[in-house]
Amino acid sequence: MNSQFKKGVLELIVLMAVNKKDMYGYELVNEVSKVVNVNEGTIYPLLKRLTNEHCFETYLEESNEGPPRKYYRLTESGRKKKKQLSEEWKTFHEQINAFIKESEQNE
Amino acid sequence: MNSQFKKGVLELIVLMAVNKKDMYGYELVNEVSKVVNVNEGTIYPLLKRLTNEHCFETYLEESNEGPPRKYYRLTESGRKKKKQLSEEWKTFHEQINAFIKESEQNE
DNA sequence: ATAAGTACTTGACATTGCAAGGTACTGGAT
DNA sequence: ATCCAGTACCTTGCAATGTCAAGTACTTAT
Repeated sequence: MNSQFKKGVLELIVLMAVNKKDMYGYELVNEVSKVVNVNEGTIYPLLKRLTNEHCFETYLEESNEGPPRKYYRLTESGRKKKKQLSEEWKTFHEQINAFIKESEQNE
Repeated sequence: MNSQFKKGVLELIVLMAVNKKDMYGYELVNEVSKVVNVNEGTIYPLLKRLTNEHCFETYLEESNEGPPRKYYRLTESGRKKKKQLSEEWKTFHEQINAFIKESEQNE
């Protein structure tokens, strides 16, 4: 899969996933991987960045299957960002598709 | 506009544009900018890269409005790349949209 | 004890878009 | 004649962000 497509979209995917319910990093890696293949080295820095931008609040919870889990919860600011990105994505992908369709007509 | 969305897609857009008809760099900047805002510093290196990958052949033609234009023509290899990228984009954006749709259900 | 699964973190690296600058040709305004 | 705007090309340095690889540490089963 073209790894470049992911850039920028991953942020939206992660915001969307945490919007459904609070999640911890490792869980997100698995959840997001169902859609686009990612690894930890991508997700953890992304979570850190979004937390610094106040899109997430975090809290720890013990686990009986390993070390404690750091959960991420969407803030109001995060919800705004999610909405904004989601709209940007919508217009973006529609424009791309229109261009592709147009280009494919003469084939 | 989120510049990260562009990553990887620009390559497809450019291949699509040249597929319609042979084009020169400056023309491509204007053509592609109708869809996603780009500037020369993005397009020229991209054209060079794709030419090195044998996706394009080039030829010069004089212009009476300025310096000679370097035209890009899609090769067989370029057509393959275009097709491949186009299919990747299709499955990619459909997966993303499905994920977004699913995430938006509980709102 | 050892290994495997869970969970988080970080540093070096590659890709790729952008801003800014440089070269050079043409035609019209000063 | 000179200058500027538009056309056309190219390159350098930078910023953003994904990947790979390694490291830490806890839990459970062998």
